[in-house]
Amino acid sequence: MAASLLKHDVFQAIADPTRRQLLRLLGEQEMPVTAISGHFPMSRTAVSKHLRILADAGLVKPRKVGRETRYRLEPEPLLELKRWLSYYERFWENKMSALQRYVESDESDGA
Amino acid sequence: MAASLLKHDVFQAIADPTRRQLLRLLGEQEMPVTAISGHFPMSRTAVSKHLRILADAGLVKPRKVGRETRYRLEPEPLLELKRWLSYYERFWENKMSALQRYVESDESDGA
DNA sequence: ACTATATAACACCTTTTGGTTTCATGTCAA
DNA sequence: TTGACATGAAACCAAAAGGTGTTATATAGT
Repeated sequence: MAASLLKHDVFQAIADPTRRQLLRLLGEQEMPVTAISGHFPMSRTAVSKHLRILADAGLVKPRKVGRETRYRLEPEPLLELKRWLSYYERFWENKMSALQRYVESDESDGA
Repeated sequence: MAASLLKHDVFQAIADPTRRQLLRLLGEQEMPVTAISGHFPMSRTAVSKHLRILADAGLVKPRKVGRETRYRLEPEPLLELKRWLSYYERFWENKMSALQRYVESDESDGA
């Protein structure tokens, strides 16, 4: 189902603060472009282009309702980000365990 | 890229695939620039500029050892990414939310 | 059918990004 | 000191990103 022919990947899509705000907004509620652009200090066309990039990354999905096109959040691509991030969990887990080992060895040394 | 007065944030830093590879590499092992650039199909200077961006975001840290500058991964800033991502956990944890949004928007249609 | 609205598509401009080559500086080793 | 090596800095360039306004098209309401 998930097409891998995406022009923009999720990493690049969320790099822009405006697009992160868009995701936050569309997570709250499905909205058409005109209503969305009311929340941003830029033209509707600019917002539309950001939406296009998010759509290319699979992060939002349009739905036509009459003459409107409502956009909604599609959170699934964020799982790729989550998976990427999970690789680095061990680094701050290791730091934690290193501190724990230090404290524990200090205690066991005294004994 | 010439003048980067603003510090790069972690979102922008990880947007580039080369920089993600750099993080992966430096997670394995602390390395100097010349050794790093052997892993990439670009000039040493280009790698150095990517390292600069990662350093601005706090994701890598240089350590001078003689005439070398060894870079190592600094995973802490990734916690900001993890925190940002955690907001969206509810969307894939609560699969009903998509249906709820659909029903709510359908009602506002007056259909 | 006509008019107003929503939005996509197009053309264009400016800034940023990712890359290059060249040069300067600093460090190790004869 | 001389020379080789490691790195950063500067100048430059092509391409992409981010913005603008202006159409074009389809739909809603009258």
